[in-house]
Amino acid sequence: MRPSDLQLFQKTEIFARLGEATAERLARNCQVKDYPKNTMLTEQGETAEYVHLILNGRVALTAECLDGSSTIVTSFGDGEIFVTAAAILQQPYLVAAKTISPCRILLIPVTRFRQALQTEAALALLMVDRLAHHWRLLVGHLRELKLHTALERLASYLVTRSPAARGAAHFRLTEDRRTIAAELGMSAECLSRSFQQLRACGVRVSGSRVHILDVAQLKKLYRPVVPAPRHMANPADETFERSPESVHQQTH
Amino acid sequence: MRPSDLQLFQKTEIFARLGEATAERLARNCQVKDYPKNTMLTEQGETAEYVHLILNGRVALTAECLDGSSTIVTSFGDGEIFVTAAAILQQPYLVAAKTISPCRILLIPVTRFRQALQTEAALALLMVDRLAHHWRLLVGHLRELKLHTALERLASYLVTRSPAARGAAHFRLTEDRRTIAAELGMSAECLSRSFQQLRACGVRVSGSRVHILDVAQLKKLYRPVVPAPRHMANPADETFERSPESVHQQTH
DNA sequence: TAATTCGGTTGATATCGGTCAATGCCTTCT
DNA sequence: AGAAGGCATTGACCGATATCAACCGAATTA
Repeated sequence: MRPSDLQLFQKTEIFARLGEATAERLARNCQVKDYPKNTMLTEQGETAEYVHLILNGRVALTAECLDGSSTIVTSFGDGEIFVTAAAILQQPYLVAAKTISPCRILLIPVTRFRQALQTEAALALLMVDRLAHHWRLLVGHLRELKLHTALERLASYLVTRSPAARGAAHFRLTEDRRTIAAELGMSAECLSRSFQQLRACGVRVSGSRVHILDVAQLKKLYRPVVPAPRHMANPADETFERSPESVHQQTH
Repeated sequence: MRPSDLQLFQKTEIFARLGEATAERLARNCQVKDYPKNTMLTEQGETAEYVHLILNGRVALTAECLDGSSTIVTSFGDGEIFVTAAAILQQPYLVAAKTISPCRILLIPVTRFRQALQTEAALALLMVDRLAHHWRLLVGHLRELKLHTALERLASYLVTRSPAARGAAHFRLTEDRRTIAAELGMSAECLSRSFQQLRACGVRVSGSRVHILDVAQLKKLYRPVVPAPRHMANPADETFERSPESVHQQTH
């Protein structure tokens, strides 16, 4: 672990929420490895050996079929940990992990991770938070896939990547077409055609460069879900009363 | 909370893992409600008010679109808790929850749940476990949807519901066609046609009764993913060393 | 410079699955 | 029993997207 790695590590949410001492101990002596783009990090069906913390780069979780076809289930970027579910449950990976950019990754041995989960309340709470986020990520993907057309999914993708929320925006795509297509659940050809269709909505692409004339217009196309119209006040604020005998608890 | 409710509650995983005292305190004075089939429990965009524990029945999380179309993202059955992610993150629901059978549900106020999460390590660990499971559930759904045809998804659905893993099997479907179709991400018509196609594979359906001549044959059709061919031994069993100063940790 | 390769685009065609409408079947109500 | 409503099925049709093949342009190599 080089000084630059430590610096990256310290910027992560995991570090901030665990506190320096615990985070340091979790990462102590861990391997840090560089991987070129398109490297398989783990294979479907393998047992989890490490929890991966992305110091730098982007990793996709890919599902594969017996017939060779594969698709991207979701992807993670800087500062994120994966595939924690398999590590937590000690079950074989449901999906493979593949780098979709050059990556630098911190490898935390599963046994250590699982042990820390038991003893460090902060880590358990952090994982609850992360897993809740990851859950919502997948819920979002499922909704997109089931409810929106390829064109709409691309529009959504561009909007989320756009630096500006309204008006004009220009930015660069970080992934190649095939990867974007796989993430959005369509073929590369369909992606290309969708880009063409979006020209009518003021979207210009050339290579990795994207220029959007009006982000708000794109959003309209995308038909986003209803954004929290009504909010009910919390009626019963019954709290959880902690009692002394809760320390010795019988399990089952 | 009636005696029969307590009995149901005591059979749940949450009760077993929390221990009697903590579980009892979490559920104390909570409302328990009956809902008929097809009741909306929560709406998309609302702020979480209760964590729902299903004592009995089945609940689907449905995503809706501005144009009125909707689909089932996933569903939960007896003993499961939802929609914990929104409660944990204190963010509006991404999906709505609807009963797809008559349900009896225990309602735990969010504030109490969140408080217990902080103070009860067992609950945090339980949630980590549950969320990890739920994550894998969604990963499975995404894989199905992206990689398999409607016919294959139905085959998979039948196989998972079949009491026998090989040979002949007969059982009953617990949900109506429209619900099954929504869960599998297809129209009711497509589901009906898929059932017809499966006759060629030795599947007979009549109302809710299903008779499968050979479950193994259905599995072949479904082209399941590679089932953990290689298993690597855990090389580094570096453990997490707990040190005394880890108690006072600085958060950010 | 020519050849090659690779990623991306474009076109033609096929297929899967959705929609709409009609029908059938089962249940319930009168 | 007859009528009515709800759910499932079936058929006709269509649209979205995949697939296959050809082509293009930029970068790389001979």
